[in-house]
Amino acid sequence: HSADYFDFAGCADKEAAVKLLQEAFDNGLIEKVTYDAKRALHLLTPLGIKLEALHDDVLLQAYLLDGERGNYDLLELGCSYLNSSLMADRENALAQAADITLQLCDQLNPRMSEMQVDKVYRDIELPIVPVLYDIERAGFLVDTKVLAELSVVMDAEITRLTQAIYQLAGREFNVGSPAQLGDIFEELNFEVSKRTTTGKISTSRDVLDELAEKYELPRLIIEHRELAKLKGTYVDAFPSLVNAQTGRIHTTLNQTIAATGRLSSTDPNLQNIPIRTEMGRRIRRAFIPADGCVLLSADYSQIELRLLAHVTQDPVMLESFKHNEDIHERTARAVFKARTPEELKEKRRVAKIVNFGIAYVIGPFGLAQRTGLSRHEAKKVIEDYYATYKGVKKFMDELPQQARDAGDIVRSIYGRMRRLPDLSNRNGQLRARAEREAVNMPMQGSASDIVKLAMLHVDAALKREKLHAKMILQVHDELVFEVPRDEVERTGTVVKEAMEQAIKIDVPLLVEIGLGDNWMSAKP
DNA sequence: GGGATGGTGC
DNA sequence: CACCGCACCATCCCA
Repeated sequence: HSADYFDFAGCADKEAAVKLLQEAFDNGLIEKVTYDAKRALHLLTPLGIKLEALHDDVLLQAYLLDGERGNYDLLELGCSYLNSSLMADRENALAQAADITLQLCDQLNPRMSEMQVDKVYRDIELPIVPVLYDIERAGFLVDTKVLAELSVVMDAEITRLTQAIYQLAGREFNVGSPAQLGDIFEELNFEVSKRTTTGKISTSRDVLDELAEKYELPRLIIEHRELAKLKGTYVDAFPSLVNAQTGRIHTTLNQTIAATGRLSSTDPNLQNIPIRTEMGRRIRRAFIPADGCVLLSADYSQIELRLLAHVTQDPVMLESFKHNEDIHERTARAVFKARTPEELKEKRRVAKIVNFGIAYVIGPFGLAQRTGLSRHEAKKVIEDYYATYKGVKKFMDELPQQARDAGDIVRSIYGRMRRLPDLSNRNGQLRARAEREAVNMPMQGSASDIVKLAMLHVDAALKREKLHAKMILQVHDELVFEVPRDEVERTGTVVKEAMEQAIKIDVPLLVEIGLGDNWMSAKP
C-alpha cells in the first residue's frame, strides 16, 4: 500500500475539492479506516460529506484492547504495536498518519479477536460513534437568563457569608484557601486532628461536618463552599460555552477515557450537573428544550443492582427484582428485620446506602461514615447483608481469583475487558484496590454496555418510527431527549420499550420516563 | 504548568 | 491503620 495526503486548506477551488473528497467518502464500496471517526464526522459533515462504510477506528480498537493506557496518540500506538521504529515525519506527517492508521488496523483486528473484544467493538463501540456525534452536534439549550439571575443571587449570598466568616474568624482571609482556613482553625484553637498527606490541617467536608457540631464558622464555610463551587463551576462558566451559531451548549462525549466503558463528558462536563441541593436544582432548571419541544428523561431504575443480581445469580435478589419489589425495602426487611413502618423508614435508609455501597465493596469504615453507625454496627450490618444475599457474598469472594485465573482480566457481560495486573501485585493495598475494581467492573462495565446498546436501539427505533426526537445527552444510566410536543406520547413509548429490551438478562430492566419544561422537572 | 485539595455527578 | 467504584473541574499555590 501507499499513503498520500490532500492539502485541503491550500486548495484554491474549494468546491471542486469537496466534490473530490465526497466521491471517496460517500462511496459505500470503499472501506474506511480512521483514527477517531467522531472527529472525522465533525470535520466532514459540515462540508456536506457523508462518511460511508466506516470499517474500523483504530482509536477505539486501542481503547478496547487496553482501556487504561492514558495515551492514544497515533505515534505512541505505532510504537507499541508496529515493529518499525517510528520517527515523527515532519514533512509528511499527514501521509505518515494515514499509513500508520492502516498498519495499526491490520495489527489490532486479529488481537481483538484473540482477546474477544471484537463483539463489543462491532456491536457497540463502532456503531455508536455516529450517535455520539449526533448528540454532540445537537447540543443542549440553556436559559442564560436564568443563570445570570442565579449568579446575582449567589454572589449576594457568598458576600454575606464571607463577611460573617470574617467576623467569626476575627480577621479577613481567603476563604477559598484550605491552607489559610487551616491557619484560622489553629488561631481559634479548634481541635483539629486530621491532616492531609502533606501534613497540613485538613479542611475537607467531613472535618467541617465534625466541627460544625460545635462551631458556627465551619457551618458557614460549608455553605460558602457549596455556593462558590456551583457558581464557579456551572453558573458563571456556562454562558461562555454557549455556541454562537447554535445558541446551545455542545459537550464532548469521550469514548476512550473510562476504564469501565463509561462515557465521559468534557467542555463542559454535563454529566455532573448538580441535583442534590436546592441551589443545584435551580441550575438544572436552566437546561431547557427548544420552542415547541419538551425534555424527556429516561432513567434505568437501579441498573447496577439489577446487574449485581444477574451476575451473582443471588436467588433472593433475583427473586426480588423479578417481582418488581422495592429492593431497598426488601433489604430493610430481610437483612435488618424491619417490621413496623417507623423501623422500615430508618432501616430502608441504611439498606439503600449498603445496596449502593456494595458495588464498590464497601467496608465497615466506609459504611459507618455514610450511615452514622459505629464501625462495630457497620461491620455487623455487612455480615447480616452477606448472610441474606449469599450469592453476592460468594461472588465477591470468588471473582478476584477467577480474574487472576483469566490472566488478571475481568469482563462485562458483553465481553468488554478490563486488565487489572495489580490483582497479582504483592503489595496488599494495591491488590485490594484491584480486587475492588474487579468486583465493580461487572456492574459498572455491564451497565455501560447496556446503556450504549440502548442508545443504538433508541436511535434506530426513532428513525424507524419517523419520530423527530433528538437524543441530547447520556448520563450513565439516563438518556435525555428533546421531543416535539405533538410526538411526546409516542416517543415515550418507543424510548421506554427500546431501553427496556436493550438486552435480555435474568432480571427485568425497568425504565422510568419523565417529561418537563426543564431538566429538573423532567427527572422521573 | 502541575500537584494538592476539595467537590459535583452516577 | 486504612478511604469505596468511575469520571471532570475549580481554586490555591509553589515551581
